[in-house]
Amino acid sequence: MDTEKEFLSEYRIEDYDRPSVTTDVAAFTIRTEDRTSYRKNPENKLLLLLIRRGRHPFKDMWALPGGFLQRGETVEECALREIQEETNIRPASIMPVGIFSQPGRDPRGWIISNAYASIISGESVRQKANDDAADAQWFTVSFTCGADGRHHLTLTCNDIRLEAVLAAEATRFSRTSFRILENSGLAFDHAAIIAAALSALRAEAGRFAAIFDFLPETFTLTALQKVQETIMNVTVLPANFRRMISRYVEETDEFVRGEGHRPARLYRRKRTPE
Amino acid sequence: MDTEKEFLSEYRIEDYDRPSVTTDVAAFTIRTEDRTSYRKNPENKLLLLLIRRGRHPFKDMWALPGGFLQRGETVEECALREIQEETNIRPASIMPVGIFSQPGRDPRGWIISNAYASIISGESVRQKANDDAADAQWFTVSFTCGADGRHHLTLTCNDIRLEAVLAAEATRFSRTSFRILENSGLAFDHAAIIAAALSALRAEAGRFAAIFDFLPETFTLTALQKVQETIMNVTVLPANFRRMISRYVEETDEFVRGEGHRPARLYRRKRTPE
DNA sequence: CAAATAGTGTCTCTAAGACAATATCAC
DNA sequence: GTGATATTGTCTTAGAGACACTATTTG
Repeated sequence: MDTEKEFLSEYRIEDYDRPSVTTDVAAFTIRTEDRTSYRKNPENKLLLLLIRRGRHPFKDMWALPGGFLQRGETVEECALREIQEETNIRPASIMPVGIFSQPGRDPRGWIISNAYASIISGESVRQKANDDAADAQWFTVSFTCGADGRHHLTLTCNDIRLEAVLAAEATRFSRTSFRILENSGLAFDHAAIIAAALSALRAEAGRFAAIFDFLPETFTLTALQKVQETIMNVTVLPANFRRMISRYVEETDEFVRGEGHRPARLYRRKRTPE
Repeated sequence: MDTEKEFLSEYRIEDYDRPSVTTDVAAFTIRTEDRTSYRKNPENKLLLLLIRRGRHPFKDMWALPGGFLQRGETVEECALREIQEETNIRPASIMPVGIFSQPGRDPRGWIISNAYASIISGESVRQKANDDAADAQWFTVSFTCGADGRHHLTLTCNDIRLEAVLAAEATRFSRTSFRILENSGLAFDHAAIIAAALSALRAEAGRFAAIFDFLPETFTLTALQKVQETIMNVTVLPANFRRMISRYVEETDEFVRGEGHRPARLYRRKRTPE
């Protein structure tokens, strides 16, 4: 067995023990609530896509869309494919969140999951018909940190309410991981994946990185600000937001008219900041 | 097949096509060069551990330590185990860098790799005997970005010199990924993994997160500053570094004496910043 | 004392936060 | 005009960068 060619011809990958590999995707979007007055700007809500499991294990519980990695595709392509199969929309972007490989996390056996967060523009979601009978639903996200350091994740959709309590694990690096303390209604370790995805999403939004993908190509600065505020769960003064975002956006000549107040200029993302 | 128990008893995980899963670990340490004068402080070098492959594929080329995920361990444990097998040292910390799953990346077949960066305290490396005949060697790292945006990675160890040129891929998020343009001497896609690991390491060092793990429990502020400067490839004024690091460290009562100049106070990392 | 590093004080400048003021539309 | 948002200007303050200066040790 001298040459690489000879080695490879005798190599039997099946001889080795190996796990199944899945991707799970936390797909986020922002829904613009109906305006309460003709001239008032609408409110935003952060939404997460969940699937009601029709099969064992965790039958009838809610889970992140995901599936097994197929031969010939990368893990990113697998994540994109899963979202597209579920929503018929191709996400604007996809971001790795972590690898979940704790033995016993899946009762079917040795299965590790590559978790991703993805962002779907609110425009796209609005365009597709959203039949309520389907097993896929968009849940409103609430994710807060209590005084005791315990994080509370609440997902609501009409009458359905899923709750989980998590502890942030001490990591020596900037990414945070979470341990599930309480969990109701979410399958597998998906509560921990969702918490990690939200944490990563907030970190990105803080650097003005992920927020553009929630909006169409052109947008008003107020809309962009609302996106960031919705994700980060904070409020900023418009004057300061405009100053901070200015290096990431560029003007267009378009304006939004007919809103009952001064028309807002449309901006687009600048290709090269600075 | 009504209950979950029944479902699981009939589930055959072997029926499904699945990849082999490996971890590859970029293990970094910092070596303190011998001082040129009795009173001058020593210089630092960033080192990366590479293994000369004794077997196909990529026989005789240099590669990151790594290996196949074993049943019953998490991916993190696998990465820690691989480093420990190779160096006999358990890293202070380990950080996910990315998943490399491009079809064809491994000629043996469908093999995906979870890449990690890990930091090994320079103290530990110094303590262990480093037999030069071994297949594992610490390479000096140089990673710079040219004016054309092409990144140059150079790894040197005595007479061995490995070089690669990479392009930073446009990601919509803060983590950067790299595409290999030229490569000499590095196995698989490890040049891209190393570049991604260095990029992640620099991002962490910029937030004062990863630098402590290169040093022993207590350290001088100058040593800490040199670590950061070595990783980030920049220099800062001592006064400013001290101000910025002050919230992350706390004083001890110990001093380093006998250095031919004013003794330096030893500090330790503060558990809770702020 | 000379050489070298350890450590402090402070000036400047930039950027973030707060807030006031003006602009512009639909009704 | 009224109510709402859009947009700009500026005062204040916190923090980063630059630099001067003092402190302390060994040979």
